[in-house]
Amino acid sequence: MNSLPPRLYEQLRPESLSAPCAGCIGRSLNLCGALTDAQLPELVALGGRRHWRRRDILFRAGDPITSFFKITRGLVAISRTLDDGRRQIVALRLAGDCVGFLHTDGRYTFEGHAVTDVEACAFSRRRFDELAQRYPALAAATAEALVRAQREAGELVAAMGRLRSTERVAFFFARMHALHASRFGDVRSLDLDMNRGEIGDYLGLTIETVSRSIAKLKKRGLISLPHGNEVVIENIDGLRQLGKFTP
Amino acid sequence: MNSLPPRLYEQLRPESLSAPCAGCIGRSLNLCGALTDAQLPELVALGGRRHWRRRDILFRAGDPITSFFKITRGLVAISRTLDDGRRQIVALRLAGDCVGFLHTDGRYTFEGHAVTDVEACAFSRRRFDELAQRYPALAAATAEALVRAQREAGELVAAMGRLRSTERVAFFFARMHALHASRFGDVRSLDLDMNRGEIGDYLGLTIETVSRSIAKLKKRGLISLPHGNEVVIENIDGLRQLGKFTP
DNA sequence: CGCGGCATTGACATTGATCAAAAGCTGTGG
DNA sequence: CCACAGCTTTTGATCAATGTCAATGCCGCG
Repeated sequence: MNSLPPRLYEQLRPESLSAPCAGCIGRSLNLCGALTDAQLPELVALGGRRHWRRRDILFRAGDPITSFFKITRGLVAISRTLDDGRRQIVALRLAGDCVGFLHTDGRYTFEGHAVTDVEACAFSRRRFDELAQRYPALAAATAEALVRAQREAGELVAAMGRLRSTERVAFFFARMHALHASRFGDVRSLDLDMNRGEIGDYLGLTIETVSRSIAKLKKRGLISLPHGNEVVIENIDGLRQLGKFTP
Repeated sequence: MNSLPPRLYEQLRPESLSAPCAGCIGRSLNLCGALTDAQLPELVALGGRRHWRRRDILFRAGDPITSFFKITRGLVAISRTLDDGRRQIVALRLAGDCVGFLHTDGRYTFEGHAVTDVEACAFSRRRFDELAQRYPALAAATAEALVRAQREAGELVAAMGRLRSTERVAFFFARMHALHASRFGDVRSLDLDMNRGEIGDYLGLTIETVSRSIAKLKKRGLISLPHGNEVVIENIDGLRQLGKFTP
C-alpha cells in the first residue's frame, strides 16, 4: 500500500467515497489492502463515469447486462414492479455500493432508479469478471459484498413479514441511520431523500400509513422533522428496539 | 472432465444430488466444468458428512462460524426469530444448495433448521476460502450462487411487500414447483414437507390464513391435495400468474 | 396570486389476525 | 379392531390494523 503513488493512495482510502473510479471500486469492495499499484491501472481502465437525475432509470429489469455501476454519490433504489403496477423496492444502495450486479440469464433482474441525483462509474461486467478471475482478492471482496447484501435482504424479509406498520417505519429509520453512519461516521440527523411513496414502496405500505406511522414516531420522541428534508434521530436505541433492528 | 476417473466423474455430474462431498460441492456451485482431477482430492478432504432429524437445528444465529453445509438430502429453512417470538423464514434450501454461508463478524447471521430429515456435508469455512483464493473457478461459482440467492431473496421481498395472502400462497407453490423442477425435472406433484405454520412463517401469514388460502387455491382448481403430504400442481401457469412468479 | 405536487387527516371498507371450537389424522395400548 | 390422546388442520365469529377514497393543508415556484 505504501508503494502506491500518493494520489492513487488517496483514491483508495475507504473514506474517499467520491473519488474517481479506481478508488471507488476498491473502496466498495474493501479492496484497499488487497490491491497493488500494478493492478491499479487495469481497474482505472475499466469504467467510465456517468450521472443521472432524480427519477432517472439506471437499468431496467430484463435489459441485457453490459455494465454494472459503482455509486459515488446519491441514492439508488432497486425495485420490481408487478404487472398491475404494484411496486416493491427490494434494496437501497448508497455511495460506495455497486448496483446492477444481479443478473438472470444475462439480463438485469430488477430495476434501478435514482432516488436523488446520482453519480456512478460504469464498469464492463465482462472485463470485471475477467479481472476477478486473475485477482483472488477482487473475487473475495465481491463475495463479501454479496454476502452483506444478502444479509440485508434477509433482514428486510423479516421486517416485512413480521413487523407492523410503525415498527417497519422505525426499522427504516434505524437502517438509514446505520447506512449513513457506516459511511460518514455516527450522525444525529440525515437527509430524508425519499418521499412517502418511496418509503411505502420499500416497506410494503401505503403513503397514508407511512405518514401516520411517522407521526407516531414523532409523538413518541424517537425522531423529529425540523424542516423539509432533514430527519433528526432523537433516540436511536428506541428506534432499533421498536424496529427489531440489530446493528 | 474426461480425464477424471469414472467414479469421480459420476459424483461430479449435476444430477448427482446425493453424491458424496466432492461431487456435491462441485454440483452446488456449478463447478463441473471447472474442476480438474488434480483439484478434486482437496475438495474431498474438506468436508465430513452429517445428518439431522426434522426440527433439528443446523446452526443458530450468533454462533461462531466454523463450517458451512452443502445439503445432499432434505429441506432446510433459514430464519430469524424476533425477541418476542415472531419468526420469519427468509429462505428455503434444498439438496444441492449451501447453507450457513452468510456471516456477520464471523458469526451466523440467521438460524438454520431441518424441515425434513436432512443430510449434508460440512465444510471448513476457512479451508474453503483458502481454496477459493487459489481456484478462480470456485470463487466465480460461489459468486454465482450468491447472486442467485439474492435474486430469490429480492423476489420474496416483493411477494411479501405487495401480494395479498392467497397470492402469496400461490407464489409459494409456484416457487416450490420451480425449485423441485430445477433439480428433478418438471414434476406435476411434489411432497409438501412444510406444515401450515412453517408456510406461514415463510410468507408472513398465520396458520389460519394459510389454511384458508390453500382452500381457495383448491377451489380455483390450481392445486389439489389428494392425500397427506402430496400436492398436485393442477395449473402451474395459473399459480404463477396469481403469485406474480416469473420462472 | 394561483397552480401543482406532496403530505396530512378523516371516514369507511377490507384484509388478515385472533380467539374458540370442531374435525381429522396418527400412533399407542388394550 | 377399537378407543383414546395428542397433534394439526379446518372452520366460524369477531376484532384490529391497514388499505382505500376523499378532502384539506402546506409549500415552492412560475
